[in-house]
Amino acid sequence: MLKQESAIKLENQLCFAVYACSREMTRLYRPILSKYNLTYPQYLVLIVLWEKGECTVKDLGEDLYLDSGTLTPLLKRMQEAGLVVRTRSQLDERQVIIGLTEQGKEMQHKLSEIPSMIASRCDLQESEFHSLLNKFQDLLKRTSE
Amino acid sequence: MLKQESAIKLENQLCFAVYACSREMTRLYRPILSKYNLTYPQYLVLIVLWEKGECTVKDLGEDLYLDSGTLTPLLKRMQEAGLVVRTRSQLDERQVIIGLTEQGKEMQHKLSEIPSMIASRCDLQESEFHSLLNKFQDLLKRTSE
DNA sequence: ACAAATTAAATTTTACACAATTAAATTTTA
DNA sequence: TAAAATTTAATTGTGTAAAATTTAATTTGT
Repeated sequence: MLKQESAIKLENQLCFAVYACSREMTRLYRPILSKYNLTYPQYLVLIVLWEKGECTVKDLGEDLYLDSGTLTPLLKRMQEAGLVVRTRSQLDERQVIIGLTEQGKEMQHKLSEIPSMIASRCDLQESEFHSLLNKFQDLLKRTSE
Repeated sequence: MLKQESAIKLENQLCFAVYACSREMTRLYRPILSKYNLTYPQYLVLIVLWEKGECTVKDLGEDLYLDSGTLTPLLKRMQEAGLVVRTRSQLDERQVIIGLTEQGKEMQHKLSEIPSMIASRCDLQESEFHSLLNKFQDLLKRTSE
């Protein structure tokens, strides 16, 4: 392991870099997403739903590492905006199924320009992309057990 | 640049990984910091102040990538907890100088065990640490111009 | 079958995070 | 040097985050 003092600096720098990176990333998305009245977490919900069709609040929470205290009000706002529908499951009435409206589905190709806009903004090549993604996914695995 | 479809997936995965990583990181700190009644951003404020002695709200904001809307209430809470003092500069009364109390200074060695606890929790070796840090700092530079 | 345990979502509370606005003080410039 | 521009914090409003509690429904063990 590292010596005590250099460990303190390095470790703080690493955790801070991740923290600041995350906020800079969402700051990058904000002006683009605000044209569609979306926030970054709401955009992530759409991405999951485009992939899965529909799922429960719990499923969404597991995919996005978010709990119901965050998701419930967020999903209600998305319902008010006409993007999703929230219906209680017939089979298990504790579950709330989140599905896309037509408008929510249409967003998929309206928003298809976004990834390339962000990628060019970061000036990342394919190889760097993969390398970064591996690093982050590895760290994510380590930190979330 | 990447083909449109694979770009969408990759890019979403990268941004999502950054976002989830950041929350998992602070989740790692939370149980440790809560023993000292600190949050992760408050801990970062202490780290900056231990290094700098004292500085303005603006300085803190530049170091931490946070604005006054976040820092003002956060610093007021830290003042109430007896960790910092907020005094308006005599030279330029627009500026508020943030300094450490004795209690705030004492926290430095009380909290010195934290970095190694986190490092071992992530199971990172020194070389990995440096590699990760480089990647993230590079990405941070790209995204924040 | 039915009480106990578990599960799922909602609610409540506290604390960031940030855009936009406001207010006050300092600098610049005509 | 006085008006205009800039700078610095504070305030306001909206939207996450997440722990803790509550409520309701399902599952399990006897």
